[in-house]
Amino acid sequence: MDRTEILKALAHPLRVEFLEWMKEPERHFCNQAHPLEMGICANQFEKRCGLSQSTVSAHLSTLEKAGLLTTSRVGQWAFYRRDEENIAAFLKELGSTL
Amino acid sequence: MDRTEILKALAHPLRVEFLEWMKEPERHFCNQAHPLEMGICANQFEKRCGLSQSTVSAHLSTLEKAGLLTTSRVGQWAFYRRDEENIAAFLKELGSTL
DNA sequence: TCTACATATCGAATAATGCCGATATTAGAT
DNA sequence: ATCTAATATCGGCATTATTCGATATGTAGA
Repeated sequence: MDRTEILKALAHPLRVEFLEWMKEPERHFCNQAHPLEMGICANQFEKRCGLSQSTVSAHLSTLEKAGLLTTSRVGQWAFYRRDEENIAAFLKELGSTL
Repeated sequence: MDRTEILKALAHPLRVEFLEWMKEPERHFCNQAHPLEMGICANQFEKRCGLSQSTVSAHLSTLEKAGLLTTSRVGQWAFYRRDEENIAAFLKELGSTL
């Protein structure tokens, strides 16, 4: 929604990677215990990037607050999905204003 | 050239504004002493945003290092231009990877 | 050459980010 | 109720970003 907040969220390469990984879940998260249709489980990002749990949680939170991801809690897990609508809207807006 | 560097450059709202202003020079820099075809003189940004000369110079430098602007010095002045090729290439790449 | 002007760079202060380990929160299982 | 597991939040520290004034550099004109 807020262009500046989105651009700040994208200013960290790891967060951009998260979004890229999520474009091809079957490729990058094939070892997930839960079905990929539920979204990507937070712990998957930890395993994949090697940073601490709290750091990864903060990055995911940044992406969510920017509107690029949505969260849904199922049991003790947090599943994240790309918000394709907002992503597309942002790209469109950036393309026209930049 | 480097996507991360460009995204970092765009993470500051003022720098995005600089790029936007430069899309319509006749609208935002109509009081420039030099012809707009030469580019936008560095001091124009100062006047328009109210920040100090050194700060504005640093912002312009950031945009230039990221490849979003080009500089040309004419006499004692520095003229900046949008690098439309790089901007378009970045937008295209971002659209396909994001 | 000396002076004035435009811009870049330096040094320092403050704010914001990124990272971690530790703790809190919440859910599921025993 | 207790224990375990997953995630979020907190406190602290290191790094980076932002801003300024002061200084350096480089150009133009008297």
